Amino acid sequence: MTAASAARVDRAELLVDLEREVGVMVRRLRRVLGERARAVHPDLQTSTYLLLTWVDKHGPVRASAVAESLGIDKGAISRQVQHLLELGLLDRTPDPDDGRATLLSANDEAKARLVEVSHASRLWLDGKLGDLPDAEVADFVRLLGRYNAALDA
Amino acid sequence: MTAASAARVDRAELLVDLEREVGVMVRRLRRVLGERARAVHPDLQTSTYLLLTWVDKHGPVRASAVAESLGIDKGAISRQVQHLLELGLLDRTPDPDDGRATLLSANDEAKARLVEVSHASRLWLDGKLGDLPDAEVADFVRLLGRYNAALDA
DNA sequence: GAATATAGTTGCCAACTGCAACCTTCTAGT
DNA sequence: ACTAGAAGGTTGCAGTTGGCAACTATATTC
Repeated sequence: MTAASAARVDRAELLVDLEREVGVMVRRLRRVLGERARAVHPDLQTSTYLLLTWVDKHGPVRASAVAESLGIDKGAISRQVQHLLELGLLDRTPDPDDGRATLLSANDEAKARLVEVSHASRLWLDGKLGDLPDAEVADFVRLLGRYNAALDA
Repeated sequence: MTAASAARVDRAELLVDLEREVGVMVRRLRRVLGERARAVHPDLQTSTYLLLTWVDKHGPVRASAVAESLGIDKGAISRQVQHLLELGLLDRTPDPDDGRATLLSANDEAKARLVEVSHASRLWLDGKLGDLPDAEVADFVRLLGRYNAALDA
């Protein structure tokens, strides 16, 4: 086996390991994200919470843009938006540029609760990752973004 | 604001970013992992595929150990094991040390298909992450494992 | 040997999302 | 201006998934 082919094998194994770790992550996250969601609001579902954090970060956005970014069906977004409206955590205004569309944004109540919960979750996660330097966490976030971009297409 | 408190703020923001990227990952992965699952077997569901990859890696394991490792209910594991047995992708033998337990392992058919699919998915993902050096991918896998360990407790 | 704990199965139910049909509004081509 | 088709969003339907609890069978503990 040449050095080049050995390197290819190693990279293939790396990618298999990557997928398996990611699979574990998906399943363990269900529980953790559910706890976060309930901390923001007792009746807030996990997926709806993820939608809210996305909208909070990306300012006023169309529902269809969110659906495309997150890679899920627009019907699912529509229901979750209704859920957030019922809970009073979302602002929805008509898009001035397009009569069909509406713009979604997290309202003040939602922003306040998210800040509160992020503080608590930071304490929790920091307790688990406390020995991981900031630089490594930053690397992790960067690589996650890179991986997410790869998943997008 | 002191330098120390500024560093804390930065780390808090890092962890918020981390959670949001992870949330995006969860949603995008649903589709990608589903495609992988169907590549292994047309009737293989996404979650069952993740179970199979775990069992393949961790050799003969008890169902209860899998449930604990992956952080999901043992009832869910039970159904997915039945599904894998019906598809002929799993070996199940009584645990010689415990009459209540059974040991699960991926059979030869499953291993062969997983290798085949991992080769194809390696080509796909490599096309997306091709410019990411092996060292960075290895770092990513390591940090994922670290994060998963944090989620475990 | 009785009480308790653990491995696994099953029924029930809530959450999530893909698909498709539908309505409304916008855009393009004529 | 008119029409055809595209795009934003809502809703009904169905399939997947996992939590919870009750149950059987086997192990362990006292």
